[in-house]
Amino acid sequence: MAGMTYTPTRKQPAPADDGDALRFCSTCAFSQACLSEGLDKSALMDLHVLVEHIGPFHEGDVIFREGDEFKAIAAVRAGTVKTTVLDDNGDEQVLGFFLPGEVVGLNAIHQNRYPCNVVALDTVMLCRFSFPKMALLAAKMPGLQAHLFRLLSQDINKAALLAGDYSAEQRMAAFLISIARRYAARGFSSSELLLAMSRTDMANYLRLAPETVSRVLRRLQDGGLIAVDRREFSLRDRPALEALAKPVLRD
Amino acid sequence: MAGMTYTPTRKQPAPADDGDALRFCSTCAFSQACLSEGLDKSALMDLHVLVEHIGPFHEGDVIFREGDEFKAIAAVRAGTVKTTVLDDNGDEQVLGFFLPGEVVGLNAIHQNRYPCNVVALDTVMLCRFSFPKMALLAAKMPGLQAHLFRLLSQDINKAALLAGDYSAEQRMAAFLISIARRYAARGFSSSELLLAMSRTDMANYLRLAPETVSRVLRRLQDGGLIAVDRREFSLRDRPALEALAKPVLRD
DNA sequence: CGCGCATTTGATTTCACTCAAGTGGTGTGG
DNA sequence: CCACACCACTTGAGTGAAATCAAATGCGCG
Repeated sequence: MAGMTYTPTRKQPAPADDGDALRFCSTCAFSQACLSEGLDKSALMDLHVLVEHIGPFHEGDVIFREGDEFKAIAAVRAGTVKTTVLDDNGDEQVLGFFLPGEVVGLNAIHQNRYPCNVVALDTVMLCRFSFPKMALLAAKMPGLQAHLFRLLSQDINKAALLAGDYSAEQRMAAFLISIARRYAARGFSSSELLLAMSRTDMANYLRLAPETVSRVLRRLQDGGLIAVDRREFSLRDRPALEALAKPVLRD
Repeated sequence: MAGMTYTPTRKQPAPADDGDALRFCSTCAFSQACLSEGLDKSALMDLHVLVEHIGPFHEGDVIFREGDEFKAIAAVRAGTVKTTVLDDNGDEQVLGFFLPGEVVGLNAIHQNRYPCNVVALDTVMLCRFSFPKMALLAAKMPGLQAHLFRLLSQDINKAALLAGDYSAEQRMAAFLISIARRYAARGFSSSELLLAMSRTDMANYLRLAPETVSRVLRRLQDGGLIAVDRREFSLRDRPALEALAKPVLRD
């Protein structure tokens, strides 16, 4: 999982030893995202005062719990989390996965409660942002406000993705391509993936039976589109995968 | 479709005859929503300057087109719209329906383009809000900003609804209950529904074949849960429908 | 009245699920 | 170091819900 640690290529400022938020925030995905949108340094200072670095969480740890009062959103710094709900039978339904650099908790704004659990899939480090403070700050920082709007809007579209009625192959291809792209956007390898989630979690997310996931992966492997070894995936025939995924991802 | 015209129970101010935005905005759902969140009168004035009342549109009219530059969101004042995309085969996929009082276009923020078409299902009147101006205003009006955040967050959760793998009956029940609740929230009848969309549109939205929609409606009718006459639906056994829909709607 | 279209009904097929039985890797304890 | 157990995963056989294919019905409108 070493490959998933967030390691920006850009030079980091010399770390201070007083453990203040600023020390880590240069490596914090969310702050970076804001930076890259042209926020000035002093504005970033304001943002940093409401950042809290939390973790490490370990596999199975519940970071936010469904029904809890909404207080904060969080950016994943390292590791992977899943969002889940429990259905009537007590079975877990996986709603999504969040990779380093991605922001979780935005869907809690509406009801002022978290509508789902956020669970660590491996060792996870987070940046926690108090949302009330953030909203206050957003009113003063157009760039931050715009960024939040964009993140929210993006999640609407992301949520609509897995809604279509696609074949198991298409869903799986879309899942792999989506993760590859999201890794690529953060500077990780986009052809060799080390996935943190189990087959069961994948199946659950893709609304397939675990057996079907297994069979689909076999078909894709036999067709030379991917190579799989446990949780290591190689995307061998990217064009073919993209073609399969295209109806799902729409781009 | 008379039943779908937006008719607030609260007394309307005497209409002016100069046709300015204010005249209608007291009946405009979006402004009302803001009002109900405690925005003061002067703030509402600011909001009104960026409102534009557009329409009427007629069945099949495309209000926003996929790929067009994002300039504005819109609140439905009267009538019903659907959001759609075209798949690779040129077939239409229905993403959602928007009833009077609901806001469409928020998912365009992310890419600064509309990710889907917005199409009138019947005679439609809209309030158009310039989004850049609105964002500017939101910075000055915490209540408006909060409202926008909430609307966006709500759409994330709404989009996640139709994602699960539910039976045709469950999906249909959830669809009907959802619409009934949304009508109820606007003060319309929630047991007698006059739906603006065709069976094909419903099927398309629910990811079912039109034939399946037909069969499901028959089963629900034979079971006494609903009565259907063309596009008029009576919800006869609300508890049973709620029970069917519960796993989908989760509440 | 008769055409065109949306909807319904019927017969068959298919894809993914379920049930059931392996396989393989990991970790533990002897 | 090996044997065993546990777990995640894979593979196989049969089932089922919804899709597809095909045809009939019924409503709206000229």
